Amino acid sequence: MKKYKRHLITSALPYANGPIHIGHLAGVYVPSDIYTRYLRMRGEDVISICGSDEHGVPITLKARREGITPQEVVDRYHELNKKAFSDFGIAFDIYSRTSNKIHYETASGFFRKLYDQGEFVEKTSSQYYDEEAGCFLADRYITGTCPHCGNENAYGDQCEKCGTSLSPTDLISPRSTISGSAPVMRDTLHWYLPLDTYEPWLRKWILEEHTEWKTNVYGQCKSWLDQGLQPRAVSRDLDWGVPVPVEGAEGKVLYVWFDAPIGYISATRELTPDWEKYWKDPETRMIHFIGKDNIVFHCIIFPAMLKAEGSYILPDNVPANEFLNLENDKISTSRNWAVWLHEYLVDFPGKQDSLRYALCASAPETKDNDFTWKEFQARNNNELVAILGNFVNRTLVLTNNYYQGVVPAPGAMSGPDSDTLSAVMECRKNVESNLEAFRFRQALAEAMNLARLGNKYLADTEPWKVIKSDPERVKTIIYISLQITANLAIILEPFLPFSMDKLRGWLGITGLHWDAAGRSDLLAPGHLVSSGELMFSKVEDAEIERQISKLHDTRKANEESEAEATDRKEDVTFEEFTRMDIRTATILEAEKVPKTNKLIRLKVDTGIDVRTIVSGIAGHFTPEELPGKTISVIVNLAPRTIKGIESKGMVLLAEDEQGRLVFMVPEQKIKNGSPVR
RNA sequence: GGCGAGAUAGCUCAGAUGGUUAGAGCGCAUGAUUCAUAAUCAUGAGGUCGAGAGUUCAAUUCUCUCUCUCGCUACCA
Repeated sequence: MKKYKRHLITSALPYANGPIHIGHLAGVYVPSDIYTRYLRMRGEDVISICGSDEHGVPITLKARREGITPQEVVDRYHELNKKAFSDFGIAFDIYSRTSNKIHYETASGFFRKLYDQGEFVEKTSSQYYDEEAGCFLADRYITGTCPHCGNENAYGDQCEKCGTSLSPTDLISPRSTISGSAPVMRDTLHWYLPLDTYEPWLRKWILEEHTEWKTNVYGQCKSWLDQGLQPRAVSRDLDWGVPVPVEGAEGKVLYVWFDAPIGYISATRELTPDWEKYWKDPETRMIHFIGKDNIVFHCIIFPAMLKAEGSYILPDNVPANEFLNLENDKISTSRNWAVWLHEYLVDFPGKQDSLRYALCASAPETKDNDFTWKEFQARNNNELVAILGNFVNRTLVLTNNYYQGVVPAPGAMSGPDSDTLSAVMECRKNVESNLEAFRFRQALAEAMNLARLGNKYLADTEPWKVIKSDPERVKTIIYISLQITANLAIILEPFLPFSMDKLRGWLGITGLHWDAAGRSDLLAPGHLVSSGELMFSKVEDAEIERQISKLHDTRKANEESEAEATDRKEDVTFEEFTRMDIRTATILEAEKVPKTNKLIRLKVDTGIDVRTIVSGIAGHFTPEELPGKTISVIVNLAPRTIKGIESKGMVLLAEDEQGRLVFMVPEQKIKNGSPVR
């Protein structure tokens, strides 16, 4: 691997419309923090950059909903998230924000440079405008039919079905998701980054020069490149964001995905006047830590922007993680299905490392992973408490009991002694190689093996027995155990900074260089160590049950709020109501519509006639149980062809918040065709 | 139905350019041990690597089909 002079670590800028949860931590910030701490311990020149991403349409919508300004929204979450990171010891050198003045300068300067170099394609286009909401529609607030695969619910920026990135105008029969209305076209001028012209270069850069990237990242990039890139608009019609620094561009701002990654640059400028050293010197190694949703922006778009600008370096690696689930369900900010960092610390004060450990140990490195409270408890109690905390404790207690806390001078080393010491060095090497390959789970497991090694050493040498027969020998045993403990303080520091800080306090040592790991003379004979308190405490069943029931409550609240959320529809007049012709009827036949999941074709006697109705009820009823049922039917609903079958009318069913369906049946037997009023 | 991911020990997962006895942690059983937050250490049990077919001297690993699971998505008038 090429040797670099310094490192620039970036971590995805969290979007400032919600708090940080364990998914963010496991996927991005814990790995980035571990990596950063490791590099620092190696004495590398490294800075770690992060901040709030504060622009974009969702924030304006949230502000509108709550009747406050976008700035008030982002202020709230910026402070909350900044504190959460610092409480968890995430070692950013700066946590900045994109509503800062320096970011406005940086982003508009960046844009202006590309503009002056003629890198953009300027295009007046008709864009979708929602007349009801009175605004141009951002890409993701338009849905429509994908031109590539025919998916009818493609978003304006991307079709989730075939993965193609799109422009809103590509969509067939678009709809506004804000008002539900069909948007109208209005002319508007925008600037486009012609990604297509960078395609050959990107192809070479990623597919040929970065085959070492994680397979999920590499594969994702390959599939985008294979589908062909399209020019991408870098501006938007919106009043919240960095104004486009071009004359006559009033009411236009930089697209949030153009301005957000520039936030990394702004934050660096804010941090140090030497910022250019980190961004423009080819001897700097830049690493982006992100989640899988961000791959296209960090591997394709941002690099294209940097390349277009011309003076910047490109990322050397983008170790993107997959997603973390919570108790078998997707984490969701809007559904409150998450463990929020600020709430965790209230419930588990001082247990930052327990969460960091559990999240790293089951980080979604290669595929989505599930976080459960039971597993969290097991990791804490069986691994941190029982293996690591226990080894440290027994070593310190033994030292205290036999030598009043003074490190004894070792005698001659026996075979098991030197075997153990060389295993320490082996362990360090394993941790290193895994960290450098961004395999944090494995790195942590290897690091924990050092504590296991210590436990085994004590069990094998049995100093509590030997002390009676050969007290001299015990000095060596305790000496070695103490050296292992000191090594733990180094090797586990990137993973468990709070606990290792405690440990260093007990051992009376200050921060050690990574290269000291593996040595067997970290604590000199005569040095005083304190017996220490316990490094970790158990998580009791009751605490776990409380968390689980908290989630249960959330789930229940979600269901209830969903039930309440259905607002009453607008008033209709009696005349309008009487236009609907609802009749009692009987199902004669029922069969599943082939090649569908939900549809059943019904033959129904309405008293007026016998007709065919297609109904989406196959998830709740089998065709066998339907014939003979008395039901209610709207008989004058305009016919509609569904899957090639003409459906005349609609069967009335009630649906509860879980989506359960119940037929509306007459209370007593009544003639088919009786009108319902 | 479409797209994507997956199916390996009781649980959570690793892994193999196809080749002798398929791994880890947890859990379980047995034994050892008491310095330690009933923690630790050793040993062991437990898997026809989702089903079927194909390629091959050889497949759990490659190909195809199927089944099931998860996510997204479609049909609901």
